Amino acid sequence: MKRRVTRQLGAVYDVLAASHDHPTADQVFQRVRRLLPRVSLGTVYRNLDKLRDEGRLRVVRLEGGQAHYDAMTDVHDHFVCESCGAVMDLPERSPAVDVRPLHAAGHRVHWQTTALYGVCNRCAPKPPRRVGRAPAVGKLGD
Amino acid sequence: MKRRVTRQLGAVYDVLAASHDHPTADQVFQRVRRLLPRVSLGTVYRNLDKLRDEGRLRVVRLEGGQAHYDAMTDVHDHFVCESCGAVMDLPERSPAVDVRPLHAAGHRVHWQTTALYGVCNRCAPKPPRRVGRAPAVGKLGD
DNA sequence: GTCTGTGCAAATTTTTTGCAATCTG
DNA sequence: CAGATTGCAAAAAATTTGCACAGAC
Repeated sequence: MKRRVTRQLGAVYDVLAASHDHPTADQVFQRVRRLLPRVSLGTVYRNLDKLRDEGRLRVVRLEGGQAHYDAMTDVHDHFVCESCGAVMDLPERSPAVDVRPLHAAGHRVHWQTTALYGVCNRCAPKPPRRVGRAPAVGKLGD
Repeated sequence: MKRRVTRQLGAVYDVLAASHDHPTADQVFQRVRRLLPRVSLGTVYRNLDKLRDEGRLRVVRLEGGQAHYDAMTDVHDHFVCESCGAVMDLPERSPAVDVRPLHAAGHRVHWQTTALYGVCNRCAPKPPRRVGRAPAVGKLGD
């Protein structure tokens, strides 16, 4: 099972590394398509899986039906708007959990991530409803 | 839009409240079925959505393709095995994040949850691989 | 009665997979 | 060349929805 560096794999990673909005598989597909118009969605999924297995990206599952992918440049935490589904990175890491009891039980902890849920400033006036399909996404500041 | 307390809604909630293993929608469906053999999966989904909108349960999305549901008796954090996909509750809450910067930006934070990722004691000897479909699930101790 | 909620089945959406053809090392 | 990887399309998995009927208030 030797791994080869194909154009498709590189493009998937490049797109992901250049994206700061936690794209879904389909969004990655759309973006990779701009570089390689003939790629298939299946290939994007396969490469996302591969990158995950290699530890080069993280899968973040949030409410709303689809998985979101994060290039693993650094691990960060998220704020998720329960109204529009927007996902924002938190500027600082959440405090580390005490993993000694887990280690004592024989479990190995590799990383941790925290998600805060609430209503973003854009949705604040409106009552929170269900998570939508194509939410606005951006950095914390916006 | 008045809410009615139907047998199905009650059963979905009861099943959830009695489950400590973060069942998927389909698992909830199977269990509700034992009480109400004629319920449909669609109804289970509709009631899960309703309970979520009412804030009576939480949707926890983890790797592996399906959403997991938690009755909202208390919010807790999770340890997820990247090898077998098992999900365990942590006995103690992770430290709270400082939400003041978020509040200052106009966002409202309702709750937070932390997930630790690693390899559980059962999988420890084996090298971590992809998340499976029907993982073992249990309490931290097992 | 009035309407919300249900069952059923079909439709969508999201992810995975088989296979011949293609490209990397 | 060998064989891992791809594109395409079909399959599987997960979730949502339309509609006529049942059941809660």
